[in-house]
Amino acid sequence: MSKDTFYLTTPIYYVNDVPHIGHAYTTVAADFLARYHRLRGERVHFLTGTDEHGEKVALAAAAAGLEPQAWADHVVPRWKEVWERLEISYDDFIRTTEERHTAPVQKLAQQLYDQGDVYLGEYEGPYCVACESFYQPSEIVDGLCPIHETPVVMLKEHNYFFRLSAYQDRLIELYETQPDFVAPESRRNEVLAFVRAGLQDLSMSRTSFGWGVPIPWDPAHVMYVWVDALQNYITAVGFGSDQERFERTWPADYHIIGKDILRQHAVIWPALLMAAGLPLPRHVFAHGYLTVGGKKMSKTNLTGISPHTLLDEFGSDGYRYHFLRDGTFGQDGAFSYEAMLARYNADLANDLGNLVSRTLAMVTSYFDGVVPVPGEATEAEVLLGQKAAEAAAGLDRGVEALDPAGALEAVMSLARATNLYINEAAPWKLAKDPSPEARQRLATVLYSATEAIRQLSVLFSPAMPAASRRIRAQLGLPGVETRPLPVALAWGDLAAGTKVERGEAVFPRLEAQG
RNA sequence: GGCGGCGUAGCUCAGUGGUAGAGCAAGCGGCUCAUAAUCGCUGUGUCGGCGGUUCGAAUCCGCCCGCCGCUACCA
Repeated sequence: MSKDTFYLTTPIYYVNDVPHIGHAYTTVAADFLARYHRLRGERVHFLTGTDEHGEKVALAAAAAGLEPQAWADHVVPRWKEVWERLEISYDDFIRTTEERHTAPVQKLAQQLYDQGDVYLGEYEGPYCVACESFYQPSEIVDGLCPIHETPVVMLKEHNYFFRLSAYQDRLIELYETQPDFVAPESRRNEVLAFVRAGLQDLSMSRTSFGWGVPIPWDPAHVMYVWVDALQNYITAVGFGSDQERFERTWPADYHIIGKDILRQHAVIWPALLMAAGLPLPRHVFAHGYLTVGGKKMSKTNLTGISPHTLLDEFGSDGYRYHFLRDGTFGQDGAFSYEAMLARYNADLANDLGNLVSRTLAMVTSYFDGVVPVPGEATEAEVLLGQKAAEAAAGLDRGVEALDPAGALEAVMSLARATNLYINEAAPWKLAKDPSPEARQRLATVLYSATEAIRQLSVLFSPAMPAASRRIRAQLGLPGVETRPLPVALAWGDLAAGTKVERGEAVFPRLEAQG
């Protein structure tokens, strides 16, 4: 069996925290890509999940008076709940405490140990007793812990090390021969500079706490959480358990990540795979941070905004549209409520929602709610059809370039073109003209406008699945287009005689709530 | 300190050698089917500063100013 599946992943999220809009940003973007590829008729596997090992989870659990596993069980539903509200269409949700993950992880570790890629070494560094953790020498200020401002001690710990340094040349070769392995380009440059500066071996086990995957040949050690976590991308698709499934899915086409975890994905992960003798992912794409007031969003800055708050006001579509449409995916982008509200009203309520509303109002009052049989197309209809084709091409290009904003701008331009088409054809004037010619023309205009809306419902379905369903319901169409993209967009596919049902506004205008 | 990036209309940004662009916001006009909506028109910019290369630079080079990222295990 060879690879036949488009496979993309989000990071697995660390369960010491509940989701904020930064996590949701990554996940929404990945979902947009997954839905687009499904719409193209591709077999898609979209993976997300949770990372549940490590010291911080143990600490968070202890603070809550729970065992780590119980804590994780308690937090995971908080994540799934947000993904459900956001219409995240993941095909699988992996938790790193699952047997299907830990068993293959141990097996691979044993393989690396047996073949000499792992050795027992000694780690020495500044250690804060109060924190119970090691620091980097650069983090220590005047010999004091940066958090407790108390003296640190030099402590030694025996750890197992992964021979990361041995893969330095092969990693550099990877970045050079496959320039888009890491994207955007600025991130690739960072990674390349980092690796060229020289790699140290990676300490991959801990003995100071016990919440992790045990090292199989020395159970006093647990695995460093990143070495465990990264492997979710292969264990979730059958590595070590279902070889046929693994081969048809792996390697991943895209790992979508935030820029904070670039090194793990662009350096450690490919090195581990090289050691394991497995194929490498095709692309690692690191997007930027959302910033609030010019600062990285975080709980400590009190800038961590709950997705629920925004979902209550904007719904899944308003939420998804804003984060996909505003900003450049690879760069940091400023989040602001005002910008989100402005975008919602300008694009979704005014341009798109009102287009549906005005068109169906006319079909309802002029043709009793039945899509009329169109007459001969004029130049205006030909032009509108061209605009639809351009929107589809723009969507393709935007996805290909990992530029959701460009993709959605292209699609929205069809809504604007349709509004313009209606204004120029002025069906409300035609309706007042009793001649058969005018009636025929009116039918053509309203058919064409309705067909354009049908196309918009398809083109917007990856970004705004719920809105797409609402629009299609009003058009009297099935909620989901099941035919693949080129076919579904044949101009004139909408059947005359279809009964439309003008309903509630698809996107009601919103007033600022502060 | 080293390496890298950014600084373009009020706002968010696109634009890598050839007369400065989009969307939003603002002003004016049209239309009335529609969610005070839609459509058209309008302006605006020393393209961070200084110097250089070039017939010609926002776009290439140098210096300066400002902001940011990376400089290893913090999942």
